[in-house]
Amino acid sequence: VFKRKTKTALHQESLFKPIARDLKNDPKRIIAHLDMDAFFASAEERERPYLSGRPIVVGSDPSGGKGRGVVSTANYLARSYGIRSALPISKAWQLSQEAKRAGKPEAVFVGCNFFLYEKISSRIVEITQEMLQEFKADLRRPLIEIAGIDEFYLDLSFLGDYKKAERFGEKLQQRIKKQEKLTASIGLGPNKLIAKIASDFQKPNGLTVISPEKVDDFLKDLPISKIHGIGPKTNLIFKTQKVNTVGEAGRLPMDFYQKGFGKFGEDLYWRLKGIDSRPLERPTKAKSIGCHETLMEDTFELGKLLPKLEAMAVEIVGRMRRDGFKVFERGVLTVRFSDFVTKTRSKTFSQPISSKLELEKWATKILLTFLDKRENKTGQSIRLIGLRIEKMK
DNA sequence: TCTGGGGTCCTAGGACCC
DNA sequence: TCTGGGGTCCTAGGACCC
Repeated sequence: VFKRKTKTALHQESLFKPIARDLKNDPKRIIAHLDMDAFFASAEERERPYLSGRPIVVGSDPSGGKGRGVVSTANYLARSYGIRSALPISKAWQLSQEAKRAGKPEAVFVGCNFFLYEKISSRIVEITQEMLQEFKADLRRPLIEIAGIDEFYLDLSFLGDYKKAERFGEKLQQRIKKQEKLTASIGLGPNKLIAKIASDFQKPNGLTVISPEKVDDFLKDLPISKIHGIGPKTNLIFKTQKVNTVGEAGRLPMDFYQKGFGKFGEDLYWRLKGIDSRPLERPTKAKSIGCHETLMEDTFELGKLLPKLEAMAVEIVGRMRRDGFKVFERGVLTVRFSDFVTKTRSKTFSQPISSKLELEKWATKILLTFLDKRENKTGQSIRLIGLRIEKMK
C-alpha cells in the first residue's frame, strides 16, 4: 500500500515507502484509556463534603438564570435532571428550578477551580507511575500520555495479555479510589481509538476490555460520532450518505474519504475499521497562549473593552514567562459580535515582542479598526474579545 | 435553550522567491 | 506576451477536543 499519489508526492521518496502502520493493528499492543468520572464535579464534591449527595453543576455563573456561559461538568445526579456539559448555564438553571418544583433538591452551581483539578491530575499520574514501576515496566519509553486534564493513555503491552492488563486496570481504579476518593473508568483495547471508546462504554467506575477479536463487533453498531475527530460537521457529511453507524461507514470507499476530508480522510477510513497506530505522545511545549472573555453584556464602549485587553495582555505575558518563554512573534485578536459572527486579526511582527505594553498597544489598534464604522458595517456590538500570542521563543 | 474558555490542527488564497 | 511550477510564509477562518 502506497501513500496516495499526488503530483507533489511523485518525486518524493515517501511515495515508495509502504505505510504498514495502517494495514492492521499491532497484535502485541495493549492500550488503556483512563478517564476520570465527572471529574470537575467529583473533585468539587470531594472537597466540600456538604455537597455530597446533591446535584452539582460546575461551570459559568448562572446569575439567577441570566448567566451567559455553559456547563463544564455536571455530576450524575445533575445529569438526571437533563443537565450536561456544554448546555447553556441558563438552561441548566431552569432545569434545576423545575426539579425543585417537583420536590427534588436544587442543583448547586460552582465555578471552575483549575488549580485543584491540575493538582489532582498530576497525582493520578503519580499513582499510575508507581503502579507501572511495581509491575516492572520499562520506564525509559513513555508509557503514559496525558491526553487532557482528566484522561490518560497507558501502554500496557509489556504485560503481555489482556487478563493481566485487566487486573492492572482494576488495581489502578482501586488505588485512585483509595488515595484520591475519586472514580475513574478504564477502557482496554489494541489501540488508542478503541481504548478511548471503551473507557466511555460503562461509565462511571467501569472497566471495559475490547480484545482484538472483539473490535469489529464492538464498533459495528456505534454511532460514528463516537470516533475521536468526528464532530457535528463531519457527522452531517455522513448523514447525507445515509450513514449513521461505524459498520455502515465501512460501505464507503477510500475515495470518499480522500476527496471529502483531505489529510484526515485516509486516517479516518482506517479508524472506522478499528485500525489505529498512533503512538503515545510526550508532552510538548505550548504553541499558543491566550484568553478570551464573553462580556456580561454586549457593548461598544472602549471604556469597558480596553481594561479587558490590558488585563488579558498582563495575564498572557505572565503565563508566557512562567512557561519559560521570553518573547513572541505573533498576536491574534478575536472579536465576536452580538450576532455571534466572530472575526480574528493576526500579525506576525517584524521584531519579537516581550512586553505586555507592546501587545496591548497592538491589540488596541486592531480593536479600534473593528469599532470603526466603516469596518463594523452592521453596527453589531461586541459580545466577546480575546487575545492570544503564538510563535513564542 | 441562545450558545465558555483553554487549546491544536488543517485549509486555502495570496505574496514572493527561485 | 504568455505561461510553468515548486516551496514557504502569512493571514483568516473553521473543525474539533476537553
